[in-house]
Amino acid sequence: MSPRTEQQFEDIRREKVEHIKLCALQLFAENGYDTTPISKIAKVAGISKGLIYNYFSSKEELLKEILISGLKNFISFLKIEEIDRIKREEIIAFVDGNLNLLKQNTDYYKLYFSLVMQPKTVQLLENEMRDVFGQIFEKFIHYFEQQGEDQPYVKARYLLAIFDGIGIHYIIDPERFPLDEIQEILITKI
Amino acid sequence: MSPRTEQQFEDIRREKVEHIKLCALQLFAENGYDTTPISKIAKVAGISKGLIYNYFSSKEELLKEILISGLKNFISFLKIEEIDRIKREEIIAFVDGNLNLLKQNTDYYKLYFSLVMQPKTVQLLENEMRDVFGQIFEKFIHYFEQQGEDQPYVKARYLLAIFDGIGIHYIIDPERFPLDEIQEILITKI
Amino acid sequence: MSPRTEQQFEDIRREKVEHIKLCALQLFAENGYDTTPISKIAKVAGISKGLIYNYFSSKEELLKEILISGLKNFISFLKIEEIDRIKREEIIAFVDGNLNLLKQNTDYYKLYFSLVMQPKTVQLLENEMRDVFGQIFEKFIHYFEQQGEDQPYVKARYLLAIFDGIGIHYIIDPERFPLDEIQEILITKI
Amino acid sequence: MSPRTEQQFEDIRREKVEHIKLCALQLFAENGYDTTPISKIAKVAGISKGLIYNYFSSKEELLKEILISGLKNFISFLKIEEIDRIKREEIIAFVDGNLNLLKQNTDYYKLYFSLVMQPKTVQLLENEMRDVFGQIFEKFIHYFEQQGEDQPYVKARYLLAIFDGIGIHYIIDPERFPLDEIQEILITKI
DNA sequence: CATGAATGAGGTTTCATTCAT
DNA sequence: TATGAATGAAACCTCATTCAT
Repeated sequence: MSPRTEQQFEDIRREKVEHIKLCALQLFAENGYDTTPISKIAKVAGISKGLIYNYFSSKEELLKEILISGLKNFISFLKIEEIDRIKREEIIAFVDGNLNLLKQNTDYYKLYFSLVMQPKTVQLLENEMRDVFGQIFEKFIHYFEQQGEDQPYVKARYLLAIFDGIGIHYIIDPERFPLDEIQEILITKI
Repeated sequence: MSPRTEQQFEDIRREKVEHIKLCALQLFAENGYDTTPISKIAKVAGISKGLIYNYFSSKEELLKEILISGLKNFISFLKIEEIDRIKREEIIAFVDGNLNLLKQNTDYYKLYFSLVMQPKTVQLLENEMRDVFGQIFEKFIHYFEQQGEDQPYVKARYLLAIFDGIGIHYIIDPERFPLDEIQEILITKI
Repeated sequence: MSPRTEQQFEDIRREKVEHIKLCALQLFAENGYDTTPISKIAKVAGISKGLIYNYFSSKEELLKEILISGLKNFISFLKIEEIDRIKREEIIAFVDGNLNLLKQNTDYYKLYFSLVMQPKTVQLLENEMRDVFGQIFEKFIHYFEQQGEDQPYVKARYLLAIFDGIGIHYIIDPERFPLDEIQEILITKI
Repeated sequence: MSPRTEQQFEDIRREKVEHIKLCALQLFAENGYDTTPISKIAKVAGISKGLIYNYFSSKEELLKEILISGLKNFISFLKIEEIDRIKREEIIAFVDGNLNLLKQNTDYYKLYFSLVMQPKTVQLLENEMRDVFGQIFEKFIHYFEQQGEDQPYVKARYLLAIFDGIGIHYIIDPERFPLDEIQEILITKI
């Protein structure tokens, strides 16, 4: 048996990291971060408690990595960087994307919303969140300016608030919340 | 120096209960329920840990009472029971009331939003919440029906979602969130 | 049963603190700081693990308090503050005191010697130790200056080193180490 | 490109063993045995954790080998076996050697002193230490007997204690401790 | 009614050691 | 020979809750 190559080790690491993050995300979303012990994550992931600490220096670090991954996914999925001419179609695509993401990544949003109110989380992600939401926010403002709205700042804030309102309500009651219909209304209004 | 009457005792008791609840609410809102120890509540309230257990059978019970008080306050402040003719003015009054409450009771909303995603909380308040929001929801539906909207259910859902979106964003950044301007927009739309 | 008075609480605290410190000192001295678990201290002290954390914020804090108590005891027993004229009798009294203390407080010295080499300990007690040993050291220098020695600094360093050498050897083998005879030799030389 | 001879393998092995021991010694001396994880030794040595266990059956075994090597070095450097006529020059050479060794092997002494108080260490090295120090001790006694001292046993004990006192103080503060001057004083006294 | 000492279950984290590759 | 993933025991520490006073 020849020793494993560096590549093999890296593969193992990456897979395990993803697996742990996924299990943890589900549990955090379902039961809350503080009320989910590491031991439970380990059990669900089918590994030992100790191994988690091979990959994440602490429970908080694990949380942070999950949240940051979610943000990155958000950015790449919505192609936020690429929206530069801020046309109507792009905004609509963004709205669509946002709500589609909500359907696909319910767990992430659940975690996100349950933590976003706590100062600890905000500190944890301060820079990352400022970056992402700052960008989106500016694009919305520009869009409303272009549209000739009189209070572009207010409108942008309002629209972002509506997104989160929809997000929360969908997450609380995904079965019955009429996401598709509301999506249409929202797009119509824009 | 006559011994206190039963009424006086009752008053003292009620005052103390309210005091504890208020302190606990602030701490829960600021640091989260799970990360706020009873000992800290006791310290802030200026009493001993043990005494809290004279008034509340457990930490969870304390949380529950806080949440229910908040709901009751919500109900009475918005006079939900009395809205029966569901006229436009009443809906507007409701919207105004709701956002005013948000400004006054920021702590409560902070706690509420940080917990509302967790199944434990939902269980805790299942009945109470169904009552309150069920009522509001029905009234909204009726209102939109009256207005001749084609999807009153969807619209009602949407409006409630918007409320919570505004709530969350105001709570996260109360200094800069343009609550008053958005309030106007919202009323205009209705 | 009337509630306990503040005085009673304070008495309990002081007693428990002393009891825990004593038990911990013995165990630390016997088995080393790092290899003595809190659980063992609790067992020996006849209390629960948790209670130790009522009185000491961490294991390291407990260690620190033990070491500082030892230093304070050292200071008061040897009346270091009062030695100001630095006469021969006083130095002799100091030597005697020092070695007597060694006999009585073997555990403390054991702990002290086993930790004094580790940077962590030095950091923990930096200020306290500088104070105490700085004073002693200066008095020794003055004494040797008075005696007309040509290298008072070197002599003072040497004497302190000898103390510690004797200390260590006595501690390692208290049964057979001829402390009394060496004490006499030391005094004769001074 | 001929395959390595057994001798070459042996050399490689010995070199690696020495390398690991050296790294471990430095870390143990700096941070303490118990607070130095194997993983850190591996990292500093530039090898994997697992490989350490190819050369040493356990962490304790590694410690033991380090300590025994130190003792052997001590013996061979001071040529303890060869001191048989116990003349004054030999004792002086021993004193000189001892203090020179201290300057060169500070790390070893640091480790040695930090562990020598703990029963575990004493057990680990019981036989070896008895041999070495027993021999030295006897020679000192003989020397003092030869010199006509009235308490040769006490004097020998005293001298050994002084060595260790000097050692400790030098280790704690190698920059300022006047080792050379004290060396002279010591030799003068003998 | 009021206190805080006391408990004990359970949480996070560390790390010596093993082992598949 | 060499790697580091993986384990599991055991460490430190927290805190809701109880209870004697």
